[in-house]
Amino acid sequence: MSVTTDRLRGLIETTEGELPSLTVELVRDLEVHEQMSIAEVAELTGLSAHTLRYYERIGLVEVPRDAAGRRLYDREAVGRVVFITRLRDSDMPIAAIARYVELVKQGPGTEPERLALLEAHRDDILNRLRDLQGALAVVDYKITTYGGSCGS
Amino acid sequence: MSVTTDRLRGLIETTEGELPSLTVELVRDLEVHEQMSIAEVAELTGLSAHTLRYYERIGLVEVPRDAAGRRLYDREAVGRVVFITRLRDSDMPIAAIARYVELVKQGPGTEPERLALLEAHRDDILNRLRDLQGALAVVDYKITTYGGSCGS
DNA sequence: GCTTGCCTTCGACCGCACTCGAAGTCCTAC
DNA sequence: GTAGGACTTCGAGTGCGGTCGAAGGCAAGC
Repeated sequence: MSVTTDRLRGLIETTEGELPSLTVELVRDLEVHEQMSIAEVAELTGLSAHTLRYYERIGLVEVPRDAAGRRLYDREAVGRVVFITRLRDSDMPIAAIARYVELVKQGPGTEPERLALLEAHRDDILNRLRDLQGALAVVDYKITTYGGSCGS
Repeated sequence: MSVTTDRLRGLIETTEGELPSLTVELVRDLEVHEQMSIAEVAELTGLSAHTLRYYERIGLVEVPRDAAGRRLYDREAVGRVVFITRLRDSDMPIAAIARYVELVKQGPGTEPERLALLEAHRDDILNRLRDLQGALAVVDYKITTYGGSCGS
């Protein structure tokens, strides 16, 4: 589905059976340099440079600049982008991600709300999984019994 | 997630272990009368009347009318709508659904393409499932180890 | 010193899937 | 016969998440 996920999936699968995969680990495994250009981060994440600028514009990441004003993603910024990508891949709305990031910015004391946000999202994912499994059953049935009207 | 799925989920779960659930069975189990008004179909599927008209407008369903020109959904139309809803719940794009419906309209001979369409969509669903499971692992990890920055 | 090419900002635009509003029609109940 | 409510068509508007283009800056290589 998403390019990012395709790129990261292998890494996840290699750690299966161990702890659930961790963005930080993924970032460590992928080649993250201390300073990355927007093109490199785009290449790394599968997002377009446009999208990366967009994420910054709406406040999801803060990205340091070089002397000439060009973006130089540091390890933290890259980690953030990868994390956001993960959440987007699971259809978390940008607004919710923005809220989460906002809470992180506000610092300690906001953990309960952050946790609540993640738990709500976790429920969304579980529902989505069930939806998809249901739909998969229908499509599979259609495929295996293929005769093919479309109201049946 | 979707209202329709919420309503139908129970029915699916009751048939677990048997054959994969079938739209036609769902339709039989839900109370489908021979003639239903748009309001009744909306109530049944969880779609809005607006959305039902929209689906018809773009050619996804043909709906009979009564003498006064009002929509009177018959069993076939209702089945079609439920099937479409299932596909939409799994994020199949309207355009692909429209293509499928088009093939059904064209009648016999189009089965191979229909099948290919369904199989492609099946692959999409499987990828989506993997994406979601990956994202779930990340979110779960975040929740269980909760300390909370967002690049980690 | 000039071309090449990636970078910058900014605002406008796009595609998807609805969603809504206006204006009018038709049946039912009073 | 008239008020109410659910229906009709049509076209326009909305929200989301990007996506793009224009106009210009800066550094490296020729």
